[in-house]
Amino acid sequence: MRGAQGDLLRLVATGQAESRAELSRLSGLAPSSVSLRVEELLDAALLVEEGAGTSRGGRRPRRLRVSPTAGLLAVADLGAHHARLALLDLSGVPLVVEERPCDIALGPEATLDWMAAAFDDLLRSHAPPGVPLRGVGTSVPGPVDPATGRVVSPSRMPGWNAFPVADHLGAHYDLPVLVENDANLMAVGEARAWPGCDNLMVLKAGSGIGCGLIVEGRLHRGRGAAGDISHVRVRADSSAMCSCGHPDCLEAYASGAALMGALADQGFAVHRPADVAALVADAVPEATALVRNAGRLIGEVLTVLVNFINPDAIVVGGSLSGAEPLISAVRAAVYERCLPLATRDLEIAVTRTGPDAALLGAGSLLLDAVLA
Amino acid sequence: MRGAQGDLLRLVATGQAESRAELSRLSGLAPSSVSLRVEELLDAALLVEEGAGTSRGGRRPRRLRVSPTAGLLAVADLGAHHARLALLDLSGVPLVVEERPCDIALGPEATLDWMAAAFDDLLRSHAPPGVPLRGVGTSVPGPVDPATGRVVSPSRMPGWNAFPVADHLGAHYDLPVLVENDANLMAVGEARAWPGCDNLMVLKAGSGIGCGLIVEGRLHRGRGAAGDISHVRVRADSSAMCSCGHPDCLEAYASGAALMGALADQGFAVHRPADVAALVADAVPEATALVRNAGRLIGEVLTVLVNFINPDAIVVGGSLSGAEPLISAVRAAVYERCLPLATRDLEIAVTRTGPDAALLGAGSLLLDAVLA
DNA sequence: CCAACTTCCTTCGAAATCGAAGACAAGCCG
DNA sequence: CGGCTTGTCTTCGATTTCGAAGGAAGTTGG
Repeated sequence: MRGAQGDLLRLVATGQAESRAELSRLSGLAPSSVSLRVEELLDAALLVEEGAGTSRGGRRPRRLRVSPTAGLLAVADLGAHHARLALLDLSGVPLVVEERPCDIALGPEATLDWMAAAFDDLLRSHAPPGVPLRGVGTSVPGPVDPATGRVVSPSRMPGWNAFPVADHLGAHYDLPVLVENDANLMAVGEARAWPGCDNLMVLKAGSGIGCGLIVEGRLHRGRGAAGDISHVRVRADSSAMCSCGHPDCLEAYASGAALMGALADQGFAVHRPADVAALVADAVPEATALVRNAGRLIGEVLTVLVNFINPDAIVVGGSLSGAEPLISAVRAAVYERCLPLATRDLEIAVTRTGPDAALLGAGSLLLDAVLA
Repeated sequence: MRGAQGDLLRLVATGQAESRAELSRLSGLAPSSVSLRVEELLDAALLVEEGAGTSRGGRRPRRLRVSPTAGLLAVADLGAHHARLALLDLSGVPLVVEERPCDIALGPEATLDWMAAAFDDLLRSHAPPGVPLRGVGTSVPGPVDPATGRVVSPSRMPGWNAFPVADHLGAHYDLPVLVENDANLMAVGEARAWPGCDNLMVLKAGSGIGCGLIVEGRLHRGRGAAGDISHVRVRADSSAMCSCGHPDCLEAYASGAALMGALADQGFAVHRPADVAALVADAVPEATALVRNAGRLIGEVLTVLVNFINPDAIVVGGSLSGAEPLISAVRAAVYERCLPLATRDLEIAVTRTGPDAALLGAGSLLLDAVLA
């Protein structure tokens, strides 16, 4: 997909533009040039014209959409014990989403080969005939070196250190391959649901604590560990040692794993972070108190970051995001301690995208790679 | 200066390109197009050819420079009690730099009118005849709303709240006018001296504590207060109330003002932050201990930000940057507590640009506005 | 000293892009 | 219903940009 056309296709695929006129405004190209390119894209069956849009006072625009036959993306959101898998069309709309159990502790080769087989399975059963696969992507629950596509010293992925995930997955396909941290992909996916918010912090509160950072509309990767807040030292009464070797890391108090541990000690049967959220929904006082405290600790850490980054919104996702006291406690801490200028128009809210955020994010980044 | 030509002129002015070939590589334009545009810029006397560069194995490039007659920028770095003023040529090289006493407590009108008079004075005495003034810019020691050019709730600028600095200064000139926070401008100025470092945190340790953040090579403004670390709560033995109404802000322990206060209490005659650095240079134990503690506190705050942003370098400037123990203590704290992935290639160093960083930064941003 | 190679820059026809003008298709309104 | 306004899309000549080829001015190495 060569440059100029790629830009136009991307604008349509991401939903930013629906008509030739909008394409002209957003791409900076002259209306005549846009018409030419669109004509070519229609001929190539990558775009289709689909009825007319709503008038804004004049002639109605002829609505453009990415053709459903233009191609598919296979994406996965890889967790410790299960993976969400999906096929997306080029505009990022899921054809099918499935959750399947898996175990990343079996190591990278086994897991990635399993994933490739699962993709093949989905393609066989759900892909319309003749529609080509155009890209493959997955999240991993650990840092990824943006330069090499390798996992780097992941704490929750035994056996994966320095494994070239992108290369191994790419060996199955002659296609663009994307490998990115789970919280980062979640942030990218969420970002599309927050138009006008160019600076976004997306917290993933699951069994670990992660954060993805969107700056000026683009994912900030840093050296691969950007967005890490797990190992910030927090103000705590007791003293807990973290696996990283430092005392009183946020993760040791506020992660889903830590909360599960504390609840298990009190005799509750919790096996997944969602169980914690369920206890909170049932108004179990012990769970609510723990979650609220976790929210406070997270909020105090975010305080520093909000003052420094001045995001437009903080979005909370992950399996604990359903626990209302978590969000409330984060809000309370941030609004109390941050500079008024930083919180004046700051929104702190729960995910708009839901559990598929990372899948949609993978689609979004893959689209860029496919149209490069 | 219309678009395509502006881009080329900017590349030469910023020192990124010195020959037509480099311009072609960096701008993405075809060599033939570059030759055409450069010819026009030479005709317009905005560029000049100046001898030949060094060969890289083939024909020597014909070195291009921005003409000294292309224009001037008048810039200021406004402090509480004195301002640094400079005239720069379009490539950001100072013709003259002066420091003059002033007092921002006299209010915005008086200060800005004084500044305009000082610019006129410099232009009369140092500007070559016939060279036009093309832009005016100043730093202010407080947050600036990027949208409106107004100062927003500045703590060290009594009487300036919500004052439209850019508009008032612009009334004297029919030119691009730039108003930006001092630490931010310092960061922009410093960034040019760190090629290859696209993500930079620049700490200004003066009578206050500020920080400027460069992400992907561009200044991150947020809502105007981005880069603020003054009001982060720190782990302290005693309990100090900050002017912001919260206890134990970093500013209350680690700012130049706080250090001056503590030293004055111990009978030392200190009137400016530089006096603190001088005491440290003289190895006065009380001063060294205080500064080292300040560095530790600052470093602990930076820890959170380094994990989150993964910058390529942390640069320390401001009048306390000459105090070696400050940097050492920052280094110690950051390297001890941060993730290995985040610190592996992280450089923590003192300013390469020196006291003129903010002036050069103003020149850099102004150039963008002039060539827009 | 003389090929052989590199790199820098320009020339010139081909191709892409632009921009102004107009055709087209609505909504608005008396 | 028939002008009027507004916004969308296309046509076509003018302009800009490209790209391949070649000349200019070096270095390198026998």
